[in-house]
Amino acid sequence: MAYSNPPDPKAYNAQVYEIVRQIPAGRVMTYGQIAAILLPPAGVDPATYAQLSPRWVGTAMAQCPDDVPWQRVINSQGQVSPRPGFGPTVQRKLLEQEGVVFDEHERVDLKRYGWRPREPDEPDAPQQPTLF
DNA sequence: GTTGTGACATCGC
DNA sequence: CGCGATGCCACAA
Repeated sequence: MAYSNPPDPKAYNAQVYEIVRQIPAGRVMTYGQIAAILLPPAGVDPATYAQLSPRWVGTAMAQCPDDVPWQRVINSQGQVSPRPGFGPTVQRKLLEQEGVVFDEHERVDLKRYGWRPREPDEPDAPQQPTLF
């Protein structure tokens, strides 16, 4: 396979962590969503960024800082990605503890729990997922 | 210096 | 709906 890295992985990671920190408990965000929110670094082709940014986010999350709720970041399929050494069950458990419900396929309803940061255009009444 | 390996998303069949 | 291929590079052993 092949991975790529942003010009400034550190800065990019910092932005990713910032976004992840803004995710409230009981909500989940996808890598692609985060990647889409973050602006592509200068000198990077938008098309290339579109394809590679998700991996950059994944790589950034792989660093797993202690102050970042990595558990609330899942893939676009609404499923938790298996982390080496921890097992997917742990993440599911953590999310369930926050009120996130998994279906039979171990997937999360992004329509309900998928959260996006308050955009300037949108009022701060994102969604009211019926917890419980 | 070479080899292998990395929390993803999207399109096509 | 599931599986496979493609996008691209840096770091560690």
